[in-house]
Amino acid sequence: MSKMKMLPVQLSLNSLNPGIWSDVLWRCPPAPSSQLAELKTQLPPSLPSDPRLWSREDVLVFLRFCVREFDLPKLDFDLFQMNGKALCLLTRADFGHRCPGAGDVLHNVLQMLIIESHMMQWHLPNSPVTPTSRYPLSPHSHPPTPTWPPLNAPPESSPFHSTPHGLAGHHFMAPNSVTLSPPPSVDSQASSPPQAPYQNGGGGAPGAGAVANGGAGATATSVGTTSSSSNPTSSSASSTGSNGSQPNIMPMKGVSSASSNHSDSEEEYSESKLPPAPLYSAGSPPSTPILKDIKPNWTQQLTNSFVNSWSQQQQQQQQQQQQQQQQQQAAAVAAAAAAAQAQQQQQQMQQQQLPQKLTLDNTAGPVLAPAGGSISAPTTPSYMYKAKREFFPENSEPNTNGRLLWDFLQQLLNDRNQKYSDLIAWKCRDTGVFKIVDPAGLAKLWGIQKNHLSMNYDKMSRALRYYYRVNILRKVQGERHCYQFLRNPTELKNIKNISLLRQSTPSTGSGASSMPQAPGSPAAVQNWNSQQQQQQQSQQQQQQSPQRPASRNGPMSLPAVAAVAAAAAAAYGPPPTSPLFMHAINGAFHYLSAAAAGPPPNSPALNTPSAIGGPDKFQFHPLKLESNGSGSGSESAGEDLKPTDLSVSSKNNNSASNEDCYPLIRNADGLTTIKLIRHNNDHQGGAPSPGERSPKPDDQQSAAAAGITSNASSPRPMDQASSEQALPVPMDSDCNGGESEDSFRHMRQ
DNA sequence: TACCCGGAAGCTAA
DNA sequence: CTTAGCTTCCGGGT
Repeated sequence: MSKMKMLPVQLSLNSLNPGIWSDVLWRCPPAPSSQLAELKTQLPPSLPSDPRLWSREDVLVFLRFCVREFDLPKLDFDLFQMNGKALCLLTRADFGHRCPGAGDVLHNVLQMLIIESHMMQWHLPNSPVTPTSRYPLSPHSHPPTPTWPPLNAPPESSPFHSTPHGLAGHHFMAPNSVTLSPPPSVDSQASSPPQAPYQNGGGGAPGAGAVANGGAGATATSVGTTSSSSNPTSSSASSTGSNGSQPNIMPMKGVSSASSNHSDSEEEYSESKLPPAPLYSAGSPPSTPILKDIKPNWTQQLTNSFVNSWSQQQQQQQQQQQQQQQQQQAAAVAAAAAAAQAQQQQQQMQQQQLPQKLTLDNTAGPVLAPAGGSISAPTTPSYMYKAKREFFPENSEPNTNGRLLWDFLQQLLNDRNQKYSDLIAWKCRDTGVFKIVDPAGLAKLWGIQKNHLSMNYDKMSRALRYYYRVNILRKVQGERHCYQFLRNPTELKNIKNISLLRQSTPSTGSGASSMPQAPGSPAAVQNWNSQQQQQQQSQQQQQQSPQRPASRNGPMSLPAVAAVAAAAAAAYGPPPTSPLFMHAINGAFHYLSAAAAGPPPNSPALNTPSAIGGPDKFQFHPLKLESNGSGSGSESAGEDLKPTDLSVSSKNNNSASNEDCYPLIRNADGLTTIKLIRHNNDHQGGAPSPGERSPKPDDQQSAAAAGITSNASSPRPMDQASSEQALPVPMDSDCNGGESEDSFRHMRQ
């Protein structure tokens, strides 16, 4: 990831191909002005929407319009004797030279129009856009984030139950909208992936978006309608289709819309050569003869293409871009043709629906207003410009880009817009407890991310279990699909090799400095919270940064994945697994539409408390230990949050004994906390050898010997000693309150 | 039946 | 070539 190159914000757009432009613009959006918002509508009708198509006269018309509209100083029109294409190649500096007093304005306005035209191209057959393009070029760049509450999920919306309202907005990005949603999280930190429309989709997606469209109109609402309809696919539905083979075909509604959004991708899309391997041979419904041939591979193809294009762009950047453009366009045309049919209808719908508002407004502000609307995101340019600096964070944490499962989950969970709330959501963010709402859907998305299309929950869960060994995750006993992060993303990112975690026992500080503190420790919890907050902030920044394109199988950024899905859908029709697909699409749109600036939407499925209480505010409550474990077997505790054995320990012979246990504990109030349980005999040496991948059979025996029950439910007994050591964990208000808590609450006796 | 666990082998990218 | 991080299978338990 560090490999990615970042384009200087100011870089001239000339050489950039459209896709790049989008990125650049996205990063460096023109100043938002209300005027711009209306710009489009006020432009002389005779002007082609795509500035590149302007004739000399059109250029002059445009200039005059700008002068008039923005009260710009008089321009020397002779300096603009060029057609639209040439005009588009002018850099900000070029504009500045030609018209010192108005160069920036002209440049910005033009960029807006370019972006808009790109967006619109999505709808057009010949201009497939790669979503990736819109992602920031720099991997680490972080959009300046306003300080919004980290988790803030607005209390109002409940993630899981949130209504679909925002659908439309999420789903479709208004072509006009300038606001490109932040790139998918580059890092886990950047976790805001695109919203999945599907949630909203009416269906029952639980978390649907909390995003209120209300916001600037941004929302692209337009299409939204469709999407919503589409979606009825509830998450559950998606789950059913677990594997790609499913023939279920979703209406493209959402999809098409999605496709529309991507503007840039044409080139990229074209660039990549479509790999032959069909992903969903059977299932995919061919809508068109052409599609038929192509469909099977769509995902992969798209993925690859996007990825490739993206990477190329970043690497080659300006120099080769023009060439690429041409090539890509050519390719795009072909690709577009296939998609054309599917898209046409939707395009129409979208266009009709797209309110003019959408057009430029977005630039000004976050596209999607938080449901609560309470959060103020930096809207404009200033915001965007600020981000510039952040594009080159050298010190930034390692960027995993969601390539790692934990990071992927983090990204989804931390999505500001709760776009993935129907797939996965926090139950208690402060303690890292989350629930996989739609296992099949999540697995599917993960599969797309990793290019393992046969991924299913069973496989993914195996990967999750793998994390038990390294204390990254643990299962929340008694609740299906519920897991808990034992280490926060920051920690994880700083750990070069996760395998090392196996050795590191959280308990004593002795662990390598690099090692994070014990997961369950209060400190860890605090970190969890604080880091979560930081992540969110950083996420915004990162969103703008491009990720390193994945290599063939490389994972794509979430947004990219979503974009791919969306693009694929647009082009080929719904993939076999519609729900997921829809989800991805929605997400893609979301990204596109989501204002980078937008504050976190609040739909917090599981609201994070931290926001409420204050991030760093911790309250310690007396804990009531649940008995689980070894002896006490009291099942009374119920299924609730029993401490789960950190598998790690159990596997390693002695290690088990050595390691600390961080079971979840509910206090009398039903608060969930994590307790650090340390085994008496922990000795450092016990750590398993790092290299040891596969636990030995005898592990369990040894574990048992250590007094650990092999039983998953309570690996480590919580003995008195442990109880004594139990550390209170900060409680988040969220954990207590809010729906998120419900699950916990109902569990309590 | 679905979920969950974890061993074992294999794959891929770095 | 080695290693990390899964992925894929699988048998078994709840």
